[in-house]
Amino acid sequence: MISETPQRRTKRDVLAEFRHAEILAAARGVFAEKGFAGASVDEIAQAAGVAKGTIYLYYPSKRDIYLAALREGLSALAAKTQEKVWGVESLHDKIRAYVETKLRYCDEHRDFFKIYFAELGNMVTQHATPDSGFEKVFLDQVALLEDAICQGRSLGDARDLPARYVAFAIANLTRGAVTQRLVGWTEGSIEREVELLVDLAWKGISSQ
Amino acid sequence: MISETPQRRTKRDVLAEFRHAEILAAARGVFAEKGFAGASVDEIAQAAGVAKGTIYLYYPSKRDIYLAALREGLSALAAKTQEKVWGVESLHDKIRAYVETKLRYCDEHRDFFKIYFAELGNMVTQHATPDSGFEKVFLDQVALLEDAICQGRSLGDARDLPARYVAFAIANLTRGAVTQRLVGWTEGSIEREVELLVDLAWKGISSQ
DNA sequence: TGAGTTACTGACCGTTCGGTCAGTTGACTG
DNA sequence: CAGTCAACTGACCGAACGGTCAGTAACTCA
Repeated sequence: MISETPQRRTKRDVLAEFRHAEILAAARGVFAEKGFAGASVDEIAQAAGVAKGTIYLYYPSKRDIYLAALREGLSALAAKTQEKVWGVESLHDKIRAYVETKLRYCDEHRDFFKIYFAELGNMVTQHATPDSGFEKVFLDQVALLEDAICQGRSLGDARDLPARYVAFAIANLTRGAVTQRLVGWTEGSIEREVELLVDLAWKGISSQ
Repeated sequence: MISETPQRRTKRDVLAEFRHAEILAAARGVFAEKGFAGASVDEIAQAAGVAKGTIYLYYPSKRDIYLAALREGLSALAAKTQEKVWGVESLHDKIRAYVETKLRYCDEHRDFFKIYFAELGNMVTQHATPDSGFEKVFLDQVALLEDAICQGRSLGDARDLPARYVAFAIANLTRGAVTQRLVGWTEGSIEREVELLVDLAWKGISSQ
């Protein structure tokens, strides 16, 4: 503890940050294409334009790269979703905001979503990469909807169904739609898809 | 072609069939717990109570065991679903049959479903175990619903939404519900869950 | 009983791959 | 220009694992 902690980021910090981002971007691409098991660190290094050793200067293990990629995208998505959902008033708009945010984000971050959904699928077998706080983020998203529904119900917008259950239903509907897009089973515009999904969900839950 | 082909199964056939089944059952358990990549052939052999070499007397590769387990469960599930859906008349009943069959089957064949859903998730990254005919089976299930909806619509039961799209929605709703059960996020009875799901879907699509 | 046959075994092989570290590069300093 | 040091490299290591096959056990039948 000799000198003051520097206020400005040093050149070193900038470089480190750059490398972290660079490696993460490369990793996302490789993981999205081959899955966690199928991807090799050599491949990621090559994609990032560095030697394998360099990778390990910035991340302690392959798994950590994976988790970092997952977490980064996940928190961005969660933040954006929350912002959009909280930014509107009615339950109907909140549901639309939820669905639309996911679908748009999926279009812009296909690689991340591929990793995300593959991991969601594997949660069933290996009990979700332990400790990643992964399930929590997912459940938080559902809770977001759940709150909106409770609120909407108290205003007489929604009929009396278990809120958590309905929230899951909407989340599942959305997840399915996004998956279909990733696999290429959907071709229509996002706008139309949002319209259809929200309409369906709304008919299902509104108090007529 | 000297002798007549024997009508009765030889002792040998019985043994082979027994071993196949035994290995497949063991493999299902291991794959369900660890996923394809995480499972080792040694482990499967141990679970089946045979040596590793024996495994290769009955299946040519690890991947083939996996596919066999997948296919077996898949065709049984598809057959059962079709039977139930075709066994009732109205669209409402057909939807209930679809949902109920999946949920019940999931309860009775958890290991299979874990593999199945993990694979569904990985379809997004590795383009579905090539050639497994995997996507086809899934899409056939959706087509089952699609047909029912078209039919129901012509009878005035359902409002005018793209049938394929609605079919996907119901499939997604169901898949989500099953996943939740597998992960342990649902505790209610199957009956109640079927009720809720069908009700929701029905409200969403019926022509009031 | 023993010769022949079939089912099974598990040590072994080759490869892949995550992770390491001794060595190289090149920027900066005095 | 010599010396220092942090960033980077890639050959290397060891473990894990899919798959093989020479050898053994067990069963059949004369």
